[in-house]
Amino acid sequence: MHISTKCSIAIHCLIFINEYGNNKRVTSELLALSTGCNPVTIRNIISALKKEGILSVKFGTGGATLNCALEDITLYRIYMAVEPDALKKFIGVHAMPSPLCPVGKNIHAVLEMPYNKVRDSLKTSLQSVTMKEIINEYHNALAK
Amino acid sequence: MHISTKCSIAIHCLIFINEYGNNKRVTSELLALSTGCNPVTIRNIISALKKEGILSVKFGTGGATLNCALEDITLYRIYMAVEPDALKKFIGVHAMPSPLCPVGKNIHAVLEMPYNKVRDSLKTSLQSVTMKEIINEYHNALAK
DNA sequence: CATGATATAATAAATGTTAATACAACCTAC
DNA sequence: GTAGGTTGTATTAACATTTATTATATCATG
Repeated sequence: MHISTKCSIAIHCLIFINEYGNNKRVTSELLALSTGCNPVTIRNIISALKKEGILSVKFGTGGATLNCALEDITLYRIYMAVEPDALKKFIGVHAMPSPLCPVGKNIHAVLEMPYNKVRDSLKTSLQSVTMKEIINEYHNALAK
Repeated sequence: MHISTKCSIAIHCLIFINEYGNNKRVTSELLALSTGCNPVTIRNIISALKKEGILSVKFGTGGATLNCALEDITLYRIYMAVEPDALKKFIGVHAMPSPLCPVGKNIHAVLEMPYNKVRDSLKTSLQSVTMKEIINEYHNALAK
């Protein structure tokens, strides 16, 4: 896996839990099979979602259940839970510009406004997508 | 450098060329000193900006000059020139979900709509920031 | 034609990410 | 209360990505 796919794996897990969590006991093993990645990776992602309050996990026996209404689970919450510094990484600043150069001395201050603008807009857009829509999309896909 | 900083290095170079390109011959060596990274890295970034039509470079003698009005150079153009698949990488999809699982079979189709929404919004926001604003910020920073 | 610059390729070094393995802590059912 | 299955982590290895380094060919100018 060469690109960061934690977010889509998290969504995959959330769909699975929401749709089949009542009948089946959804374990990390099962999710690993379904997503095609390692059980430990799954457990790390699920653990991050748990810390965010999105779901609960039964310790010994296994199985996860959602903790929120679907419309309260936004892409932003999922993303931040799973990759906390993705926004910084997305549009980062070079660390070592020369302090002797007028551009190098000021580049950090200069980039702050435009970069914050981009980050805020991205945040708003991630907040506008909820698991409710995604579950709807899933039902549409199943109906085809 | 542990995070992707090509975009801010590119902006650094563009500011430098715009402000001091008339007096000095801006070479990759000079930009390497100012940004604090390797001349070859600079040349790769400058080369990408050139392909996008943002600037021109004199081959033998060296020195770069802008090719566009400042308001026509958007963050989006810079970003796409320098990291063409950043949008895909930003919010990627896991490659190997199980085709035997109803979620795994449909996850790609399900994520298409919400992910496109996020990418489109990001694109719009990157397009709304131009080098003109950034140069203004730079002048403000100098005046302080 | 000598100098200094770009353009580009190839390799090496550093960094980050995922997988694999192992093990302790824990719950439930028998 | 014990066995079986699961979570929560830590650690190590495998792999991919990014940046730096080195080298070479090409070009413009004095």
